[in-house]
Amino acid sequence: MTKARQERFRARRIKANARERSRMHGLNDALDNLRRVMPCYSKTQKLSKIETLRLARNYIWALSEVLESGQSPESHGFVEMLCKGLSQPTSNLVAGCLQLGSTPVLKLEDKCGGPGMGGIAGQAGHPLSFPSPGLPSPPYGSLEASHLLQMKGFKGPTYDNPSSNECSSGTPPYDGPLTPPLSISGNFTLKQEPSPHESDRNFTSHAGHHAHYLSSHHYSTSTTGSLVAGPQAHPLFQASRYELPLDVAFDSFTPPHLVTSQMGNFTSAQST
DNA sequence: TAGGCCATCTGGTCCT
DNA sequence: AGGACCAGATGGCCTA
Repeated sequence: MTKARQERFRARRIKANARERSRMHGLNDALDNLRRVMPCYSKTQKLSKIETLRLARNYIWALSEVLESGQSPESHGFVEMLCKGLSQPTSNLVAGCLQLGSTPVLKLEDKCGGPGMGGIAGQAGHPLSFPSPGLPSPPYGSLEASHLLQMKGFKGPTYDNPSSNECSSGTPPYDGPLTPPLSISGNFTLKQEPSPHESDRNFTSHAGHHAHYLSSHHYSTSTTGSLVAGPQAHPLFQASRYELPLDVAFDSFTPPHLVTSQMGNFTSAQST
């Protein structure tokens, strides 16, 4: 290999590395956006990637159950679905968040870890909390009121999910319904504003970069079009249309939540 | 100190 | 040829 060829190869490798970094940043940005719409988003306690994906899966599953079977989002079945397969710290986070702003009506049985494992029911006065001496004290995070509390008016029959008898601390094979009944196709544009601290992207090896990660990225969105229920959508969503607000600041972004006054009649609600 | 999590680099593969 | 995607390797940071 001649020296010139070596240099070409090196230059190509450097370019490829830069592209790969950029690609991973995009992936991480998408994960951050996902974190923000999770029911326990916290700037101080960031969910790991794997836990974010697990919680997202559970969240979709739980919400689909709310729509399908009328399960109350305040029921313990809902919380159990949310924490299924999550680690104990993440389960604590979810439980702590759900506790905020809502009447502690839940009396969970010891399904997501019993005494000694951080069971929900184990902590007096905190029906949703997992006692865990190893965890930092609350507040674990904040529950965006729009995430779940919008559904407070929707009281379906209490639902006991027969398949949610466990909430293991490991990574069990997922045996719940995998596909939520909702399929929405949309037309969006997302604009990412360059951070004034763009150099913060190079936070590798910077102590505490996790804490600065979210605050150093600023987003804004401009949405066009509307959400339209796709052909594979749940029957309840067929022929539904959700108009999206324009220029929603991503820092205060919450998804267009579906609010129901009665089954089959959905409108969108945007909260900031 | 071990383990978890992460960002980055790297080479391989596939596609245009 | 070059870009996108992927997975393995590596090293840093943090926490129990």
